Amino acid sequence: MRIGELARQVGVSTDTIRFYERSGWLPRADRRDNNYREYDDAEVEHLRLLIDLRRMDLPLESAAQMAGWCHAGHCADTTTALPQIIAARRREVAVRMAGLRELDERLADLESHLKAQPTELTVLTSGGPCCDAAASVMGVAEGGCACCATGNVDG
Amino acid sequence: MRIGELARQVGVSTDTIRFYERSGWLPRADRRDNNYREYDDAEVEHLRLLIDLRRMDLPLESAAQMAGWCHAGHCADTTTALPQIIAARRREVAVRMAGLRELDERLADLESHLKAQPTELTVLTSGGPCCDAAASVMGVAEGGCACCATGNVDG
DNA sequence: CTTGACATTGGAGTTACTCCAAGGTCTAGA
DNA sequence: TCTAGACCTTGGAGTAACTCCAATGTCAAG
Repeated sequence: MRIGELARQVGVSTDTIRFYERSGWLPRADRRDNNYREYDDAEVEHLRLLIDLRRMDLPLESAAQMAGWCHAGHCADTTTALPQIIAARRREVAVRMAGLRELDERLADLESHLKAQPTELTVLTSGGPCCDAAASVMGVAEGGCACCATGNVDG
Repeated sequence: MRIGELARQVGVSTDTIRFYERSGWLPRADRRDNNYREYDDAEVEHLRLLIDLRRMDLPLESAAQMAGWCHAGHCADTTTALPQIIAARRREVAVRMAGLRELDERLADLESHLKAQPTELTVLTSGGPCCDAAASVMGVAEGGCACCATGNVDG
């Protein structure tokens, strides 16, 4: 199987696979006569494991090492370490969720504040009123500003 | 106020502030005779707004432009654009939360599967059993493996 | 006079890709 | 036979948003 097919099977780009090989996270693939990379089923599984571990948000370095060991057939017993790793990962996920929840609360606050007192931004900062031209930056509706033309910083 | 004090006040590193200036996201600061940067209250507020917007996860480029406009005193009317920006941001936050929830579910699945059938990893992948030495990679407890010494890839 | 905290600069490193140019290979169709 | 198009190769640069570093300068206190 060539690199494109492998990429399709595991759901990553060929660039990513080449990057992994180049960086040493995957061993150098066998080559055909024409220098094209050639992969077999074991290598598909190796990459698939690596990608699965990445999807669990392990750092690439750790994921690659674990996948490499599994690929090499070392160690049948996962009972001691992996549960700890997973638990640690879940704790991190919980922290990040809490962070996002807090962000959403701040955004909701600001939203309702703007609804109540449209010209003040004190919830956000003590810096004062802000510019509609921001719309153009954010790719939202243009030209809705009451005090300046979009893109005109002197408005 | 010097850069260290400013950094403390708004809760970022001096490196970050210098990086912002160097990249043009903040204007070049005034200098004392000894070439130290000198900041006044308006500049504190400018940076604070920029950081607040960053904390809402706006891209640095957008945050810097908005903060710059506010700093320059343009536009008293935020009613049209900002609510849309906020709404869009909240939608993104919701998507990311959903992603994290899904990840957590996968981790929980794997966790319970490992509890039930410690030597199989089919929930994670079809690649087969995995290695305890992962513990050393992840910085978790070392030496807990039943089949190989930690750090010994031939185990 | 020394120590220590603070400041300056330019430049490199980080993570995990992603994109690009310039070229080689192979298959199918006119 | 020629050509179009899909695929592959390489090395290198670019991305976001910092973070760290070395080498050096400044300044107040003891």
